[in-house]
Amino acid sequence: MPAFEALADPTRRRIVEMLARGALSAGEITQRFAVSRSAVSQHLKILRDARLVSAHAMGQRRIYELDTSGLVELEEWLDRIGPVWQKRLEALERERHEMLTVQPSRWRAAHSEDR
Amino acid sequence: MPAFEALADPTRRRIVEMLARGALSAGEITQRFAVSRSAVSQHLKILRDARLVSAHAMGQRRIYELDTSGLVELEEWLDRIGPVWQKRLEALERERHEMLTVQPSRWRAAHSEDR
DNA sequence: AGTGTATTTTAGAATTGGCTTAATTAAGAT
DNA sequence: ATCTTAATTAAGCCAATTCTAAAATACACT
Repeated sequence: MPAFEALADPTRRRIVEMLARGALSAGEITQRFAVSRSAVSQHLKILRDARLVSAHAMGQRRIYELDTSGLVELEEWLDRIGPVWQKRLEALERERHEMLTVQPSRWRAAHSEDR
Repeated sequence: MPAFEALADPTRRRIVEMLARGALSAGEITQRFAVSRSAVSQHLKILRDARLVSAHAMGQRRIYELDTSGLVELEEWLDRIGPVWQKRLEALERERHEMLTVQPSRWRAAHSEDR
């Protein structure tokens, strides 16, 4: 599951966000960051391996664009977890049921912030 | 964006997948892994901080369940990138247009696998 | 109070991750 | 051919992660 590993880094997330607005060359990407070319290049390699971006040569520069395969992998994982809105409803309903059946004092004790 | 960092680890992803099927105590989660209790406990803390799971005490054990807040954050990020299926269409259409306008030999040269 | 069980926290070692500089590859331009 | 520009790869450094073992905390029971 390389997409999650790739997107764990904030710089790489920003690169993906940038490319979502349109293709850019490696140099153009670098300009928008405070880090060196090689750092960006290394990030791009990780994103390429995760199929989140793809590159093709145009003369001496490499044009990067979004590759949706990695994003699809992400969406599929989320789908496997299940519909989020449904789980939110379930949680609320569970809580409502507890509030109605358990004594308020006990309920607050069981749900007081953990740690 | 702590949800991405949290899900970068495969063990933590598996924990979230497990909890998507139903709540479990910390001990039950540990049993399903090869690592020590404390390792799992540390993972759970990271997942808690990312609001991907929540815990409440039940007697001497802590019951963990999915917390959708973290997942919502993830979905929102994906939405900001834009509809994936639409981008897939765009990419295909771009390619089709190039295939029709550029000479085949040049097209293959520009799109041959990089590196 | 003291004991057992469940879990977390702390401390330390081994691994991984991200950055920089320097060297390398590739494609024009002169 | 040589030089410049664009980008990647290699090597080394420091910071962050992840694990284990040990100590600490929390609850239940007698």
